[in-house]
Amino acid sequence: METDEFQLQQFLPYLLNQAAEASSLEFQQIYKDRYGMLRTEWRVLFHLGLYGRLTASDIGQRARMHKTKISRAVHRLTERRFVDRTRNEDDRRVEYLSLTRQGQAAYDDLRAVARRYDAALMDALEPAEAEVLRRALRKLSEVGPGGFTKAAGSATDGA
Amino acid sequence: METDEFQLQQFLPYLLNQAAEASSLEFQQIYKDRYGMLRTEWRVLFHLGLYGRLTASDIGQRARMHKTKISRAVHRLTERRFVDRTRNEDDRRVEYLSLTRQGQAAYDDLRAVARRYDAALMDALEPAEAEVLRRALRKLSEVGPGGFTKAAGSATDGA
DNA sequence: CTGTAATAGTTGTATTTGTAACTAACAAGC
DNA sequence: GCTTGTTAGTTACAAATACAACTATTACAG
Repeated sequence: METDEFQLQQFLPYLLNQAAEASSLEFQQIYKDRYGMLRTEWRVLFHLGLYGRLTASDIGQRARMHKTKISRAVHRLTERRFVDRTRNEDDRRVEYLSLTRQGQAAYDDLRAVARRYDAALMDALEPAEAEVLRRALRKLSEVGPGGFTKAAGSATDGA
Repeated sequence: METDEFQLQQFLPYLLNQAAEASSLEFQQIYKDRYGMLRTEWRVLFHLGLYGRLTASDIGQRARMHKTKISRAVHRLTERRFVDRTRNEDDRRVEYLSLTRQGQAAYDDLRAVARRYDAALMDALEPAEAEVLRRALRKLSEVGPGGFTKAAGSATDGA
């Protein structure tokens, strides 16, 4: 009984990070090369492409991104004419974001790439496996502000 | 018949990143608070704790980290007396890294935390689901320099 | 022995990110 | 009308990261 065994390759946060990094690398290369986008920008673009007109806060909630990340991503996307901002005249704090024609074109292109890319990744997996994987990942994404720290005992014992 | 549906919540790289981020957050907080470590430093510490004496290149290969990241992580870990370096006198380019007593204590502590943390994450999943998840993640981690774009180039250093 | 290439690891610098403090607009309470 | 508080979004500055160029050492071809 290997009770005291610990394997890094079994540790979920590590595994997840490795898999995320490996499986994002080539896609990242594509949106970077074609449109000079960063990860945050790609995410904002996709949210606007998928859900239409949104405010920065909307995107923040949906994508779990900090507002400063979004602010900067939107700034760059606006500069490069992928995104339009319109102030809400009823509440002038709020700005609505939407894709320009150019932004829509980039989104359409990258969405197609993403679909193929996803399919290619799936080729490494059994269909059933992929299904379980997605469900599990969705569950884990929600663990977020979870209750581990409360359950963790001794803070500074020198074990 | 192209169902033109694309769901961000189905896109593996996105899902993986979300899950990785969410599931790493609290653990990150712990090694940061207790030992002032960064992610790279935690990884180096664990590699040394698990596999004993290694060179920086060894760690780079195993953890798929760039050598500059390792160099800086090792520098900080040495400064804080978690790691010892010994030059190989047969090949003076090489330095062997190993944990100090203090480093070993930190590793022991964090390994125990990691074990509990992993268990807590697993509570969100069915046992069978967890098994499939790990297998799938390991497969995806190896997709790495994969064949989606034929002109992959040398993204990381390696053999 | 040279001179050239390869390997281990480090350092410099430009980007990117994280955190906190900030401005602007609205919303109440009094 | 003025505080006080809240929300939307931006900016400033400190960290962290990526990428390229660098030093030091070994390998090896002639």
